[in-house]
Amino acid sequence: MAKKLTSRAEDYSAWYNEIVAGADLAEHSAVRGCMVIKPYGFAIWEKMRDQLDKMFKETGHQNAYFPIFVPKSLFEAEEKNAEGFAKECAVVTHYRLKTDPDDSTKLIVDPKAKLEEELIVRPTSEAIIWNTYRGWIQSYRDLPILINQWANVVRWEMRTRLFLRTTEFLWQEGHTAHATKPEALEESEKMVNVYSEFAQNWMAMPVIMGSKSESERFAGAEETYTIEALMQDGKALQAGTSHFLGQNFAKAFDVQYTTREGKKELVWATSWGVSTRLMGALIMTHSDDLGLVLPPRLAPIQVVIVPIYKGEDQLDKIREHITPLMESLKSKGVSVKFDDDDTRKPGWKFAEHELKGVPLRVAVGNRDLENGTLELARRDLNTKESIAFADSADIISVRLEEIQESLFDRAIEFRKENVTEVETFAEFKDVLEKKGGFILTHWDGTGETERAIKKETNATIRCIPFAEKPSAGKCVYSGGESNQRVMFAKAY
RNA sequence: CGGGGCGUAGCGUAGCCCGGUAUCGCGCCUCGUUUGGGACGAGGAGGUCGCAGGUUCGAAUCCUGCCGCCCCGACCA
Repeated sequence: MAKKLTSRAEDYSAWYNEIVAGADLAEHSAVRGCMVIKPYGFAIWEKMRDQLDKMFKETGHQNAYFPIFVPKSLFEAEEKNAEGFAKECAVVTHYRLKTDPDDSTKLIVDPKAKLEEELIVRPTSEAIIWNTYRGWIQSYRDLPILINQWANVVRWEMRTRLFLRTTEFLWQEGHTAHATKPEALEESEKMVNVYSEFAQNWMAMPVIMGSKSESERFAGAEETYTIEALMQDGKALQAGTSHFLGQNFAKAFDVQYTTREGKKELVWATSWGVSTRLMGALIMTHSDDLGLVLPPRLAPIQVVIVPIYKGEDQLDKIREHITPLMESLKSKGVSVKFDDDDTRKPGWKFAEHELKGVPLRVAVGNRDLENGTLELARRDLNTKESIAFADSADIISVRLEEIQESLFDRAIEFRKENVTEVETFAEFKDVLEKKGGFILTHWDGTGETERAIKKETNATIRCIPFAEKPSAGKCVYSGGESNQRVMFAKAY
């Protein structure tokens, strides 16, 4: 029988780690807090990246690339942003090593090679980008600037977890410059909608869109929009953010443009990003105790065909038999793998592809050749059916669509069950402790209340949901006036 | 940075208290039999016991120092 993963109920974080390792997504590296993303994990990230990239281009953005290093003087220019990230910055102070005079097998930092100005390894790129934009923008004719970059960033975290929080991670960061405030606001709203659409349609992951409270806002932003997802253990995961930066960076970097009327105005900015953290979100949204479960739209392999045979002759016969099916699937855009590895047995392959989350598995053996059938197994439901070979290409593409939808439906059903409205703080604590999930409740809008609740319960305001209708009520903690419910949860 | 734990073959481990040159499982290699849910048998390879000192005839084991990793907390996407 299959080697068992630790179950989610038994130890959720052990389960998560075992999936990441078992499905061959990533592993720890020799560098503390930094991971190696393995080919299968990277293939999933590439699928996400390609789709997001397409969506960014469709909304008018272009890719560019800015340096990984930010001179300290630039970094500190926008004060709030600098302060917000200061505690987690890696800093380059020297540019040369030399042989250790006391031990010729060792290298030491050459004290003569001290940089006059330290370089910050970017935790985010606003500073270097806005310093560059100053040179690009003179006139209203130069606006808007709609740029995205795919890059790595470094945030020196105290504790790390594969994909969810690593010292170095991959992401995209959009940085746009606009002539007017409404235009910049519209951009930041547009991009959080792009994220939401991507999460729901591609990752099959329901998200709640909303604004961040002041304390949870991006350092240097006037407004932060977020998509928040609910993981199977009842914790929230911030999956993407889009910031309206006002004129803060334009002020800090003196980026002005001349209007049609010949007046000088400061430029309005946005930035927005999603990271390899989405991999963690994907894992924790759909996977089960047998392993990874992938939505077909992001699965590197959508269908795996496992031949069951004795001897080369039978394998050849099966290969010949399924070739037209493979071709037909490929022509429909389905990615299919014929797993003819002779060094593994079918049972081993079944378990392996389950662990790796391949959405559909076809098994084909002598029996099927005789009967004109195939065995089709669905990873999301862990069910098997026997289908007619003649219809198999059509059935397979239908099943892939069904899986994509049913994963989303299942996730949204789970979320529905785990959003609770509460009126009192006793209830708040009770739900948080016994049930978890998202809690919708009234809040007086003050940072003090927010901090007090966090201190007592560990829960934070994940967002003020866009979809939440205004409603008069009393703050769950202070009893103060509130005109809208906000969403609390314990978060990753 | 506080509090706890751990470093022994690619991975997971036993041995450590009570010193005598390292156990078991998985994986790997070869051959054969197998192949519809992680096959079986036989044979085989693989180890500076985290690093550096010390004690001792002799150290994975005892002592000292150092390094690294994991877990729990504070920080965070």
